[in-house]
Amino acid sequence: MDNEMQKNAKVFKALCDPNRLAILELLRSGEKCACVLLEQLELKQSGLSYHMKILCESGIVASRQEGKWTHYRLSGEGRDRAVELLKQLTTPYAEQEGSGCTCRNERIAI
Amino acid sequence: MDNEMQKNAKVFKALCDPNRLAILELLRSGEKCACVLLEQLELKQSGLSYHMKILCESGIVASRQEGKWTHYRLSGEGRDRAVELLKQLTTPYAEQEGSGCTCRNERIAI
DNA sequence: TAATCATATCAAAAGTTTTTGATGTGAGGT
DNA sequence: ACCTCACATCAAAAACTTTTGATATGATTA
Repeated sequence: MDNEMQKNAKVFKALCDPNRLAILELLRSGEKCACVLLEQLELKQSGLSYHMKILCESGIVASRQEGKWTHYRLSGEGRDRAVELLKQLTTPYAEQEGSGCTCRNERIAI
Repeated sequence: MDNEMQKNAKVFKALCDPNRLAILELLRSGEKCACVLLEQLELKQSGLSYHMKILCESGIVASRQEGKWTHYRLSGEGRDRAVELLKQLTTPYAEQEGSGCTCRNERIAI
């Protein structure tokens, strides 16, 4: 469970650095090659590589090789997982979907 | 805009520490006094205070004084803002709500 | 096959966050 | 008025993350 927290934290860690948010902002307008991102950001090549690894491991960004180049894009799946996780983490048990009051059902049964 | 990134990062910073995720998990079962949280967590009093400040400033947690005690609870508003922000940050421009293809409208006009 | 390019990895330095124990503050009880 | 309790703030230490420049890897071109 502590491990679970650690793993969950990883998804949000991807989102809590200003450079990584700037990278996401650039990717919102479509897939970009690392070299293009490098041009637009105040980062060294090795620094960009470091941040891209974190973003890809979080699942929020996906990558694709094309010869020498690596192209990065936002992952819809990754986003959906992150949104679900965020909701789960911040929604009281009582309010969760499918956990509504069951008293009516209980009365009807038997 | 760089400032905006910094501010956005703050909401997610709240979510990227395992202790803070553990606090949220405890709050999911309802409002809790600081002293109760302290009992359940491996944290010193000053450490808990430090984390609660970060959670409250992110808007995800709300607090309420009752005499000497401070009660903390999840904020539905805070959650909704965080979810919207997360979606915005990770959704390509083309896919955003209200930004669908307008070619039909353009043809109809004039 | 060697030269070059794009990106990844590494290790050390710089920067940031978290933990810790000590001390401050403000409410409530005696 | 004083004491105690709950919590906040502080400053230093410990832990962690990010940046940096150097070097490694693997694909492409000459």
